[in-house]
Amino acid sequence: MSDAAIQIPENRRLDAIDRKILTVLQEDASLSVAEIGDRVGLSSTPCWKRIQRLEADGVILRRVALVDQNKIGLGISVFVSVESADHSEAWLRKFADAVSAMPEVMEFYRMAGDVDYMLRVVVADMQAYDVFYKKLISAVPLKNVTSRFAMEKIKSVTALPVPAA
Amino acid sequence: MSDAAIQIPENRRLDAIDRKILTVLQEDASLSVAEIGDRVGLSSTPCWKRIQRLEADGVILRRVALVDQNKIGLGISVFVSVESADHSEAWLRKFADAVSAMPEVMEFYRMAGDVDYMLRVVVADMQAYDVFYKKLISAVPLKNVTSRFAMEKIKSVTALPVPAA
DNA sequence: GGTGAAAATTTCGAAGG
DNA sequence: CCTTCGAAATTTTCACC
Repeated sequence: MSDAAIQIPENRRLDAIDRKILTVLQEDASLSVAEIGDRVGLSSTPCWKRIQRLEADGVILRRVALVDQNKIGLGISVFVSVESADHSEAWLRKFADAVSAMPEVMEFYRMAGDVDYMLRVVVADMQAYDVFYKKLISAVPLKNVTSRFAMEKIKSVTALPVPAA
Repeated sequence: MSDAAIQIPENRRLDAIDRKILTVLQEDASLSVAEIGDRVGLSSTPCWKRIQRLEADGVILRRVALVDQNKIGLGISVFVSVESADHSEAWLRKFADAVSAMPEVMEFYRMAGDVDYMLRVVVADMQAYDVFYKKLISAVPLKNVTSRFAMEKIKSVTALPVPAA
């Protein structure tokens, strides 16, 4: 069992080609391996192997389709700031589980500073937001909840800026 | 030229199968068309045609790979609230262009209420955040900028909850 | 709209430098 | 770690219901 302790390093060193592959795939994951290879200066087999490795190592988490929010009737984005009344471990777990299970919640972070949690929520309309809000405040006791509504989405990307080194 | 005015409706009506396809593809876009067809109760040709149509209509915007932020050394997420000093059209355009061009900015919304803009920013470390912050405040005049730092990412998804109808 | 099968591409892996 | 080559799988098109 001693070998079980040997772990893949949390941050595998990525070379310049891996970083290029990540940049390309974050923009367009529908390209063929050969096409990606061309763009990063590799033939298809080594390019394919690198992609497999990036997936196996969890650098690439998944491949997904991005959908236009407005075209499916989800017109409202809301940033919600939450201050908690209770800072116990049990409270946090209950809150985290309840909020994570809500499909309207796209992002959910525990914060430093004056605000304890930040959420980005997407809903169809104000009525749907009201339903969400009531669900949120009835899940666990909260001290303060502030909802800020987006008027215009100016930029929204999923592609992280891959650092040069 | 009269036909040029005929437009595809902004919100094409999506039936239950289209919605299922979107739900599946938002979770895993690496599935084969045949596999997606199985899950939504279609053989591969009609399933393929529907996917093509959803792409042509812009319901599906693109297919991308999602990358683990921490595995590429981007450890810090920051929510930035901005109040503007100037509400002219020219100021807005300059601000929108400058901020949109910054690769650290993942999301950027114009808001209703006390905060004028909300940004979600991703950087490697505090030094990188400082670089970003200076870039931001030097781009255009701002009245107030508040940075809130995330301690823990509890949930982050790209899959929108496709409404039942 | 849907079916089923053929044609065109792409993925994946073996053999080797 | 890369290259070439080929089998297997998948995507895409086509004729027909």
